[in-house]
Amino acid sequence: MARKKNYEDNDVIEKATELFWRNGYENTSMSLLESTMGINKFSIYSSFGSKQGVFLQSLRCYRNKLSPVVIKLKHSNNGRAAIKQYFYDCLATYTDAICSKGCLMSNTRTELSGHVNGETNAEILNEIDSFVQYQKQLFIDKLIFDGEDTISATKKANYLIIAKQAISGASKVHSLHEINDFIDITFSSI
Amino acid sequence: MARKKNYEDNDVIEKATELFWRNGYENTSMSLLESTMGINKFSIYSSFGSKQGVFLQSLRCYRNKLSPVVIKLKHSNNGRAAIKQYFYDCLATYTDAICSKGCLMSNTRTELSGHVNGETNAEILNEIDSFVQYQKQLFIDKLIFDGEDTISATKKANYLIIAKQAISGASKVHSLHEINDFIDITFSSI
DNA sequence: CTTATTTCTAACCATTCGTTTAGAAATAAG
DNA sequence: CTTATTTCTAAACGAATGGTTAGAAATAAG
Repeated sequence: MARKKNYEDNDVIEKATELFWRNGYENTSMSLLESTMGINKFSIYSSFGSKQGVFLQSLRCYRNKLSPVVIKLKHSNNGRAAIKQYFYDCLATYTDAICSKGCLMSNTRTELSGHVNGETNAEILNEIDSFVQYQKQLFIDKLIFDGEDTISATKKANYLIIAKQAISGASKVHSLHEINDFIDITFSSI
Repeated sequence: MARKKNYEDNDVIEKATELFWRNGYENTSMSLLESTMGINKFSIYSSFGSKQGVFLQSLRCYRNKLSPVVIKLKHSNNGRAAIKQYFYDCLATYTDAICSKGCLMSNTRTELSGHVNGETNAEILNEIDSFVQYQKQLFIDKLIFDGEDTISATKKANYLIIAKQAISGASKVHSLHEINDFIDITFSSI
């Protein structure tokens, strides 16, 4: 018995995700969110509570975008080769027509870690950490699948987690040629 | 024929450097600079012109802090081993009593690249790029010293530049144990 | 001591930030 | 049509941002 919303939460979060991805968390203002999402502040706050609320939804939207690539890795029938392909698949998602935006989760982790207001952003960082941990376990499984023992698989997974984060950062600064050099040598050593 | 300043530029820049290093560029406000540098805004602006001016001086201060480690690499009598030692030396500078701050230049590059106001920060990014380029050439020289040919030395230098940036980022998020795994495997492949 | 010049303090500037709110517009239920 | 409820517009909130400025305090030169 009231007026109806004239927008879908999923639609506007999709646009917010793209914006956060391109600009980062702090550098995305509520006014910019207003114009990009196409709804005004009242609607944003009544639907998502706060800027952080919008961002948390955007993080989930980003995980959905990524999930086909993750599932492809999970269901693959080889180890190292599948992980290397996963690196290339992720790199492809980082880059759009205009420029490379890196990985939203890696970007956010480097942006927010080290900020003093740790309590405020704890929920965001937990969400990201859980994905990183999931990814690491996937790497371990695949390396064990390739015949590695648990100890060396874990050590190599630590290496790969950091290498993958490096690709996100490097994609925004270095040429594709340099990044391909990086991926090549990364997988020549494990 | 006038009053004398009661502070040394070098002294206050030293404090500003520490602050920028810990907090990042955007997250360091002029008020915070005031209290940390121990002089007020008027003095800051009359000595350094702008917030960006303070930061540029801080970048040079940071390069000075780093220079013994760089010189040690430059004058070393071996190749790969010296680069690996350089990685450990740099990692040591990233960490103080409280926490790991990463590399000020890497931090700044990831913070400012991707921001739309590219023109404003161009001077800062140029300063950083020049150091990265210098570092890359040093890596190439050391690899050639170790008997590598120019082409493969360049490819491996691309790899090392990205790996070193990764260490800066990882030092703020990952455990020392994970980072040691990363450095170990990084140098096992080149 | 007087004067010219510089550094200091402290208040102030416009702008932007994330967030809130009063009231108009819309709509389903009675 | 009336009424209760929700969504909308648009203005405003206090706090914080980078940057400026008027005038007092200090000091070297004459």
